[in-house]
Amino acid sequence: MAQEDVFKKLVSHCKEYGFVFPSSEIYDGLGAVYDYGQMGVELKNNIKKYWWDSMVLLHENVVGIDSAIFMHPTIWKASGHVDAFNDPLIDNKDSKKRYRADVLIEDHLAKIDEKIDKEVEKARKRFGDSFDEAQFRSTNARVMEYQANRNAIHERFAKALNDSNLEELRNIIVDCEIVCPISGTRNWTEVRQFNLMFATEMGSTADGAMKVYLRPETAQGIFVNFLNVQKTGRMKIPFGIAQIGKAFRNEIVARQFIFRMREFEQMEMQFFVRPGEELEWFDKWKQTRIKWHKALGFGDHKYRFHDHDKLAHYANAATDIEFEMPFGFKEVEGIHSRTDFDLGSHEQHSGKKIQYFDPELNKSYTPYVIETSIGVDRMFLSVMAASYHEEALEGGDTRVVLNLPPALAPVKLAVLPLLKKDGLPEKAREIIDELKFEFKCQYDEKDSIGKRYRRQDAIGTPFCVTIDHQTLEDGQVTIRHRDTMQQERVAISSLKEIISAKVSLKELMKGL
RNA sequence: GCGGAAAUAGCUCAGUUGGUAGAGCACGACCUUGCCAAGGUCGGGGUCGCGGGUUCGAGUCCCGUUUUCCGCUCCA
Repeated sequence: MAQEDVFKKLVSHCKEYGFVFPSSEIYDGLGAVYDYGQMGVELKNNIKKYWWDSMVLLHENVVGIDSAIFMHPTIWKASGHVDAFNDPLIDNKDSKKRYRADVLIEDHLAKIDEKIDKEVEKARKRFGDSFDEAQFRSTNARVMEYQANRNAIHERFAKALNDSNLEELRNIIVDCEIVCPISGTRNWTEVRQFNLMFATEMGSTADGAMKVYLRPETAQGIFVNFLNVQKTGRMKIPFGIAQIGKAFRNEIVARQFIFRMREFEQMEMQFFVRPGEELEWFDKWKQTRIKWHKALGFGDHKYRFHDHDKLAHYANAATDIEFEMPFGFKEVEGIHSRTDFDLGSHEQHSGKKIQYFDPELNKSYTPYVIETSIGVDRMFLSVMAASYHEEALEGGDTRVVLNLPPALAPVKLAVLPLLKKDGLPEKAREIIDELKFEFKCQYDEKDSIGKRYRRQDAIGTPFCVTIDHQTLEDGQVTIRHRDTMQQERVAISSLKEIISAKVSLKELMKGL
């Protein structure tokens, strides 16, 4: 089956069995927003718990917080989002391609630099060892003309960016005769600003209102609480702060189901270390995180690292953990060495000293940060994609089964009376009443037993037990395993132990 | 945001040159049923994505719009 078909089926399956619904569906939906259904929320909560416990339970130097979605607007200035998330975009009307206006101009400047370098190289060959590059650059007529031109453009460009003057950006593109690399024409639209942050107003009266943003990432909530947590928790470097929460980005194009949504959830852990030790910790967390993914048992070949060549403004090392989705390897988690950019920038913008006194070194410094940041929704999608199977059975039948890691399965146990009479339903209820404090259980008496098994397979329930007449006599039930479809006869009194052993998070985490 | 395609019951779809909206599965009730999806009977459910227009009459033709999919574009 083609990969796209698998993806389509997965999306249908998510809707049909109550994992993910399009938002506001009865009003025709809302673009790139989705709701999690009765099964989806359980799976998602289990994923979050797996992450949270691996961070906060397994590491005594990692603690959690839950910061507000609204934050002081200056935070986004300090983080660089106000600048970086406001891309000026321009379209070429002939090729229908869209470009970042500032990137077009930067490329043009780079081309001028290349021309100058060429002239310099030519001269270097001509003059040999006696060549004085600095002198050549300041005297050669052609080079000087290029350089003057470049400086003029650069000055206009810097000013236009600083003033957010979109018209001037377009003028520069026109004046420099920049052409579209595809169509080769200069038929440009206006430059338009796309703000990727959602804004709203805080304060109920219009004139007293302050413009605030819905956070585009959860990380800043950790940075601005660095001192609070470090001091009240008496944390010693190295230590980490973990957080799970919603973030919002006004994506220009949001597609591919829950892979790229406008409202999404992140699980982030910022780990604070001594300057100079960050790359060591970066490697350590890379290994820790990939292990966490691989522990799910979907197969190691489905994961790979993708190191960034081009680093963001705050990073000195960055890698993605990519997962093989039905539409190719895609980023699920990012691990970044963010240096002291964030804490330093907040110190600067807030005017508060944000440093750590290291008793061993007997000095203060701004800690460096290693960030691990994972998209809950992407993780959810990867788990669904890896678990979804259409299995051919003996006899020509097929079954759709979600081979979810038992610890993540929304429902752990289905209790099924073989017949809905003779006291079998009552016995089933009795078992559920006993076990419902331990696991999410489901009762089903409708349709044939085979059909009920398939329904549980479709939502990934690892265990089904059936109650028959003999159960009433000997206190034993048939337990059926999802993956192998094998059945065995066990005592009701042993169910709790058998199932716990497989569905507890400890099973997943003990190798971490 | 651009180009192309699609939208009919919870799901998959049919619906003829325009003439009162259908099937299978699913769902509910009752019966039947001793372990891997298909038994019987009865029943509930759709103003055909939405808004206009043409027409005596529109699921069907035309225009607009929304959403989804595919490609482009963008992406910390």
